[in-house]
Amino acid sequence: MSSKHDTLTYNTSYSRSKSATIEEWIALQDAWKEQLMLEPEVLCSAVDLESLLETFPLLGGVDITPDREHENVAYVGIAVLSSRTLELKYCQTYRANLEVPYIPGFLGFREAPALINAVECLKKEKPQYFPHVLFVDGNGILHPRGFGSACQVGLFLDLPTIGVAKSFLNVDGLNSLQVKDQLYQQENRWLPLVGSSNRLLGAALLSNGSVKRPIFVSVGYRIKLLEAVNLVFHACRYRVPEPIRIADHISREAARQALCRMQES
DNA sequence: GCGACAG
DNA sequence: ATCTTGTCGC
Repeated sequence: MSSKHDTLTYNTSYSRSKSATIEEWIALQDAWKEQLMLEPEVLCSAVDLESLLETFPLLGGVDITPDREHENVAYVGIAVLSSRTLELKYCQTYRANLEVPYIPGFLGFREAPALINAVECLKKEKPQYFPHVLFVDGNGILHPRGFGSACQVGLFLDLPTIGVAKSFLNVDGLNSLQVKDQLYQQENRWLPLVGSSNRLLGAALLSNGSVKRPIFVSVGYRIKLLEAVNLVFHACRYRVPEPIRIADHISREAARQALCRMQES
C-alpha cells in the first residue's frame, strides 16, 4: 500500500462553516431532507440479485479514522470492488482536515465534506473506478431528522448511497434493546425497522451466519431499502460490507503510519 | 433532572 | 472514534 496521500481541502459549501449553530444545522438537514425526493417506502416485490449487480457493477465504500494527535485531522479510506466478485479494484487514502467536532445527530457535518472530496478525487483521477453505489459508515434516513451522513454524502455527490451503522441510534420510538430482541426471536436474518410514525426507516441485519451483533442499514440516497439490504448481504463476508471494511482497514493503516512518522521526528 | 448519544 | 487481554474457533 502506498504511503503517499493527497491532502484534502475542506469545502464549506457542504456544511456552512464552523461558526454555524446547531439550529442552523437542523435547518439545513430539514431543507436537504426535502431534496432527497423520498417516496414513502413499502417492502414490495422481491429484488433480483442478478439485476442488482447489473445496475451496480462497482461498489464503493468510505470510512474515516481520526488522527491520534490532531483533533481536526483524519484519514479517509476509499475502496472500490466489483459487485459480482467482490474483487478489490481500487483503493486510496487521503489526509483530510475536519473543521467541526462530532455531535450526535450531526456526524455528516464533520465527515461528509472529507468523504465527498475523496470520491470527487477518485472521479477525477480514476474515472473508470467511479462506483455506482457508495456504502457509508453511518446512517441514512434512520436518523432523528431523517437525514444522516449517508444522505448528505449521496445528495451532494448525486450518487446512490447506503448507510451502514454498527450501533443503533434510537429514533422515532425505536429502541436498541427492543429491536435486537425482535431480531433474535424471529428466524429471518433481517428485520425491517418501522418507527411509531409507521414509516419504514431501515433494517437490522445479521449480516453473516456467525455474526451475533446486528448492523443497521438505511437508505442514503437514490436507492430502495430492499435493494440496499440485498446489496449489503451480498457484500458481507464478515459483519460489515467489504467496501467499508476495506476502507476502514486502509484508513486505520494510514493513521497508524502517520503516528509512526510523527514519533520518529 | 434523567437517559441517550451514528463516528 | 478510543481506552483494553485473553480466549475460543476455523
